[in-house]
Amino acid sequence: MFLSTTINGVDAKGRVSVPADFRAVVGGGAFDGIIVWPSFDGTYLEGGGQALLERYQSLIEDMDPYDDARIAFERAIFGAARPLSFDANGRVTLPRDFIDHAGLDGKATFVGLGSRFEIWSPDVYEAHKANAQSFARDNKRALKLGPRPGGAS
Amino acid sequence: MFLSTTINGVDAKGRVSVPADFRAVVGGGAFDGIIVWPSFDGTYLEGGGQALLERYQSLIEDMDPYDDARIAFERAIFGAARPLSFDANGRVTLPRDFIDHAGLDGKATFVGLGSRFEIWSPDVYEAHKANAQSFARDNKRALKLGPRPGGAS
DNA sequence: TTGTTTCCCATCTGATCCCATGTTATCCCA
DNA sequence: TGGGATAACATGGGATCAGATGGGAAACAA
Repeated sequence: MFLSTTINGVDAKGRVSVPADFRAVVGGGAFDGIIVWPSFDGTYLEGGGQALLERYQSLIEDMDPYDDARIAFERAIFGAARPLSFDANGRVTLPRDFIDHAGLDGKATFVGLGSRFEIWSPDVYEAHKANAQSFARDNKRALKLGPRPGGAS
Repeated sequence: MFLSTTINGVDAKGRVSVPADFRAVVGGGAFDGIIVWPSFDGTYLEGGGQALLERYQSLIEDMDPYDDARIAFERAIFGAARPLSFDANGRVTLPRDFIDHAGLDGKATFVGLGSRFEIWSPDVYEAHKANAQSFARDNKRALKLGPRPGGAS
C-alpha cells in the first residue's frame, strides 16, 4: 500500500527521488519503476505501479467499446501515462510537461493513497489537504467499519 | 483487541515504547509494527495494525473512483498514515509532525479502543476523558448489541 | 557539434540498529 | 504469606547504514 506524504526535491534535470516506501510497493514486478500521468481533474500527477495500470485495463475492457467514458479513460490515462524507470539511486526523471502541469518548482509532494499515489506542488497540496480534512471530518459517518470479514483482529 | 490505557515516555529522538499488550495484538502479520495517522478530528493520533488499514481500504474501494468523499478520505487517512515498525525493544519512532499534532511533550497516553487505538498527550487526554464519560452516560441507549457475527466471542 | 539524456560516483543527513541499564511485575520456594 | 530471584518491559546513548541529493562524465540524438 502507498501510504504517507513525503516532500522530495526536484533538481534542474527534473530528477526526483521516489520515496523508498513507494519503491518497495512497486518492487518485484517486471518493470522497475512507476507509471505516471497528469490528472485530468486538477494540477497534479497521478501514478502507481504496473499492477495498477493492469487493473485499470481490465476495468476498461469490461466497458462498451464506444462508451464515452471508456474513450475518455483510454485517452486521459493510457494515452498520457508514461513509465518512468528508477535510476541506481531510486530516482525518476519527470518529463518537462508533467512538471509544468503540476506546477512543480524545486519540490514535489508524494501522497500515498493506498493503491495509487499523487504528486503535487507542496504549496498547492497544503491548500487541498485542509479541504480534504474538513470534508472527511464532516462525512466521517460514511466510513463505517462493518462486521469483520475474517473474525480475527 | 486493544484494551486499557498506558502512559509511556517519548524520548528526544521521538521514540516511544508501544505497550506490550498492543504489540501482541498486531503481531503475526506481515508488517511488524503499527500504522499511525493524525486524527482529522482532534489533537491526537489514531492507529492500528495493518489489518485495520486494509479494512479501511476495502471500505473506500467500494466507493465511486472519483467520488469527492472517497478522495477526501484517501488523502486524510492514507495520505497521512505512516507505518511505524518496531525496533528490537518494541519501540516506534514518531515523526516530528505527529508529535507536534498531538502536542506530545515527553509523555504519550495509549488508549485502547478495541479495533484501533489513540495516542494522546496525557494532560489533554485527562480533560477529554471526563467529557467522554459523561457523553457515554448520556448516550448509553445508543449502544445496542447486534447479532454476533461469528458465534462465540 | 550541441543539447539532451542516462549512468556513475561522492557526500550529507537522518533513521535504524545494537548494546547497556534501570525498573517493575511475576514466579518460586521457604 | 513473605521474601528473594528471575524475567519481561521500558528507557538511554552511541554506532552504523540507508536514503536523498548534487555534480560530472559518458552515451545518444538532432
